[in-house]
This record gives sequence, C-alpha cells and structure tokens, in this order.
Amino acid sequence: MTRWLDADEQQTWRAFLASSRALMETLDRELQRDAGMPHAYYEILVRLSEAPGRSMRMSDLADATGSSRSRLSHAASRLEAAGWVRRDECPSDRRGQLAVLTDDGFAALAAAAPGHVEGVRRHLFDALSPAQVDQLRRISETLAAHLTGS
Amino acid sequence: MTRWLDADEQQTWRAFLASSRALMETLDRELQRDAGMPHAYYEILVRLSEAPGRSMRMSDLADATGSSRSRLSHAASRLEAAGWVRRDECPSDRRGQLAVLTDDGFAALAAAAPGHVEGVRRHLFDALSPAQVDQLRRISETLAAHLTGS
DNA sequence: TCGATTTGGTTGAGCGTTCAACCAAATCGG
DNA sequence: CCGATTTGGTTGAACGCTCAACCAAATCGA
Repeated sequence: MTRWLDADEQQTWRAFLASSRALMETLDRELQRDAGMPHAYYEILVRLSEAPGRSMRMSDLADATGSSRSRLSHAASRLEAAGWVRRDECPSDRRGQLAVLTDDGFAALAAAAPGHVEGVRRHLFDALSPAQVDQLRRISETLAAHLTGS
Repeated sequence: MTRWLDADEQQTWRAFLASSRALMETLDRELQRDAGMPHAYYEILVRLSEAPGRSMRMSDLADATGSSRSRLSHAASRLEAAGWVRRDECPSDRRGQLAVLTDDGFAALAAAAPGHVEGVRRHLFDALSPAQVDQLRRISETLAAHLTGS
C-alpha cells in the first residue's frame, strides 16, 4: 500500500523542490558568470584551501564534497587544465593521488568568494528570520544524518 | 565590505547543501533505476497528468516545472522519442505548441509514482517531526517568494 | 499600416554528471 | 605465502542542461 502524500505534504514537497532548485540555480549561474566556475568546482577549491598543505586525497575530497569518485576525477582534470589544481603522488599509498590547490587556484577562489558569499547571504539568509535559520540547520542536519544512515 | 558567514551560518549552509543534494541525488537515482526516467522528466509527466486534457502549452509547462524553455524543449523531444509525450499545434496561437501526455506516458507515470512517493516519504517526511515539516514548508515558501521576487 | 519589438519555441555546441568497465596497488584468508 | 577480494582512482560513452543564436508569429507604436 503506497503511503501517498496528503495535500499539505504535497505543498511542502513542491515548495521545497522549487525553492531549493531556484536557490542552487541562482547561485550556480552567478558563480559561472562572475568567476567562470560552477558551484561544484567552487566547493572543491574551498575544501582544498582549508586542508593542511592545501591538498587532499582524492577520495577524501570526494567525500567532503559529496561527490562520486568519478565526478571528482573528471572535475580534477578540468581544474588541472585550468591551472587551479595539481595532482601529486601520494607518499603513503602508491595507488593514491593528492589533489593540490595551486597559487592560481587560491587566487581564483579568493576572487570568487566575496561575490558568492554575498549571494548566499542575499538569496538565503536575508530571506529568513534567525529562528528559521536555526530551524533550517536542524532540519538539514537531521536529514543528512537520515540519508547517510540508510 | 563582504558580509562573511559566521561559524553558525557556515554550518547551516553546508548542512543544507549536503542534505538537499543527497536527497535529490537519492530520489533521482531511485527513479532512474526503477522507472528509467530522471526526476525532472517525472515532474513534467506529473504536471501534464494534472492538466485539463493532459496537455499544456510549452511555456506554461516550463514555468510549472521551473525549467527554462530550452530545457523543456530538449526534454519534450526525449519524452516524445520515448512515446510518453506528443506535440500538438496550439489552436489559439500559431507559434504555440501543446505538450500532450500520451496513454503510454500516463502508464509510465502510474508505474513510477508509488515507488517515488514512497521514496519521498522515506527519505524526507519520515525523518522529520510534524513541526519540522511545517517549518520546512514555511521556509521553502518564504525562500521561493524571495527568489522569484528579486 | 508597417516597421520595430516582444513572445513562443527550437537548435547545436559545449559542459558536467552518471554509469559501467577497467587497471593497479593493497589487504585478506586459508 | 599466494590467490581472491577490496580499495583508490581513471576512462569513455551516453545523457541532460546551459547558453547563445536563431526563426516565426504576434503585438506595439507612430
């Protein structure tokens, strides 16, 4: 027996779909226009910039950005072609690869960050009350735990 | 002056990113696996199935599904190739096109719906308390209004 | 009424993602 | 130890989306 959605749940689900899609598309388009990179690549650069030595194992980077290994591998190739990332051998595991943020990559990230952060603030945080922001954090954390759990 | 995110906002934003992406990817993969269609195409079929005559103007359908005209046009071509949608001339506007859900398309949707709805329930609604569901609806509606407004 | 603009929709190239297949190095189990 | 499995990562094809360019029909405005 299918547990169908009632009218309220329908509305919630559709509102969530529409708003999260619109938010991501807006931010992605802004980033593409102003910094010449999609949001997924921005996230990769951010994670690398925060890592010790500005470098991470490919797998760890994939986990951190919530992407498949394949996706990250393709992305790293593009970022490498752009001169923003370099691949190094991993000293402790001969299968491993280290993705390293180059100086050019760091500069590209530094140039992109202010505009993007401003976008996140304008399109997300400015729209919500402090209470709603708090609710959104709890909901998101609950959801993330639920999804990785099952 | 960039209004940077503080630690709490960072956490909220990253949790939202991770959870919404994980949710959509999970549902998309399930739908692709079980029904052979991406979530975007499922949404198109749903909207058509709810419309009078199971048909809609391309532009209205694009608006309803929150997609660009180009995206919808490409999607309609694929759905047409699959035999799930047909294009008809629009009687009132010679530029117009009517996307019409075929019987095969309706059947495909009917076959896909139970599994997908169950997925939405399992991965989203089952994880949240009734209060959180209500909060999520309000947040999403606020956000959607804010995004289409500016 | 006729040129200019707007609206409705399509097209093709380029990009990023997925999926399955694959290879090599590391680890497990008898 | 050595064969089997697992882990780390890459590859290429197929797919869906974006963007810009485009065409045709409708509408605006002088």
